[in-house]
Amino acid sequence: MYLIGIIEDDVQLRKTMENYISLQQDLSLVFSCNRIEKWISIRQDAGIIPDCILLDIGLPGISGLDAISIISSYYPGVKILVITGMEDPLVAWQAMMNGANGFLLKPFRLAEMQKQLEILQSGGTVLEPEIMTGLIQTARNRFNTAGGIERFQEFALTQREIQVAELLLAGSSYKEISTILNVSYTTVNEHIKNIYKKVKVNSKMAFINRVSGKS
Amino acid sequence: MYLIGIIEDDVQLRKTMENYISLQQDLSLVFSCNRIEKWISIRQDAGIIPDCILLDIGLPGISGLDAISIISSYYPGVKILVITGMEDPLVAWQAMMNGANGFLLKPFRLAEMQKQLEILQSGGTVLEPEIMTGLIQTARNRFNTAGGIERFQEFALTQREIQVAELLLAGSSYKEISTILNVSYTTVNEHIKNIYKKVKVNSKMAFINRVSGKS
DNA sequence: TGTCTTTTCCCTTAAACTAGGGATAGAACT
DNA sequence: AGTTCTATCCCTAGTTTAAGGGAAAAGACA
Repeated sequence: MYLIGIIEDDVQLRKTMENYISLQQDLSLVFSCNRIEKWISIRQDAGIIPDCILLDIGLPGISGLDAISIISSYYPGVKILVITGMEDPLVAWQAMMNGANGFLLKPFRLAEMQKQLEILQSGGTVLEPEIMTGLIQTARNRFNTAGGIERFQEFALTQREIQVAELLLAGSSYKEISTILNVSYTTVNEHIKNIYKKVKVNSKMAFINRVSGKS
Repeated sequence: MYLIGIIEDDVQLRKTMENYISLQQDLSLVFSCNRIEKWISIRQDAGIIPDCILLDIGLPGISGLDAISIISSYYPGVKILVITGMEDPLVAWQAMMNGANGFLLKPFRLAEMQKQLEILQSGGTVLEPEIMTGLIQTARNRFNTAGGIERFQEFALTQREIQVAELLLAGSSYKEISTILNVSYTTVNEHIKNIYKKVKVNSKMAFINRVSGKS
């Protein structure tokens, strides 16, 4: 019997998956909620740990990528099958590095879901060819450059933005950066706003995790 | 028409593959030899560049992994389908990073080979579940900052403090950590105060740099 | 019993960060 | 001449972090 948990905010999709799983002989639904935070509180009471979690990373609250980190650091044995609408290679890479074990690209057929679950159950990993290609490409880029100035190239930052980003990552505060670059605090703030927009994050931690690929 | 090249030292296997490819309507064999060095000299005369090379990395002479580098740096567009008897995750990782696009584990069926060729032709990448799992694991090891629990050992953090430190480094805010650990915000604040005292830092950035800069 | 450690909780203040709005000026390209 | 990009600046509001104070329960240990 394979124990499944669902974290998905789309009610329709969640119900559909719940239904499907409850109809399968070898699958058992142990929880189903719309937010990672919900599961975190549930788990403390019930103490039920699934074998696999179907996790939508487009959901509100804690970022999906962080959710993966949290789940996999707490329960290293739990397989995480990520449900996502976008096919961003960078997101896929981050997700896999954070501990994801597979992807379901929305919209997907329930048969696909079952197939992925079977593969995970047997300990394997299978990804869609397109995701796989992007993943390998990202890995090659990271592996071969690994922390030069080109590390921001993929985000098309301007020269000034790269300077700011480097200082920020080095641990400088906005105020320190403004002193170093001899500009005002608000200018630094402005550059960082633009950097975050380009890199698609909304906090320093998310930025760090995005550019350095950690857990 | 998909142009194929073969570099394989096992005569029997090579003949088998040659035969199979010549029977396929949409495949065309442009060369077949037993060593990478042979192809290097052939290519200078003939100038024929295949779309895909079937490369045995267990062959003598130039190491198989180097052969991949050589081929992919000379002809970046050429797909490399690696034929190998062993299933070493590290070798698989090196091969992929050097530019390989897929694997055929010996012994394999010709139908598998054709399937791989089709996938490569369409630009995708598909790996065996076992190889895939090993590859992802290797990638995580390489890219995750020395991430064990023992990474905080030198600072003599308590169990709870380690939990908090990990979540903090994973990008969680104090509030999120409090939700996850099911304690109050002030408790998280308290733990972090103590962590910073032990680690002798006074900001999150300094903490990140301290624990990821070493070990 | 008294002390120490760990874990939990509260209040408060200051600093730092995030993000929205709007603005000006030079360079470059159409 | 108009648009777009880059870089600079300001104001404001809300959130998050950092660090000081104090307190209390549970367990280990001498």
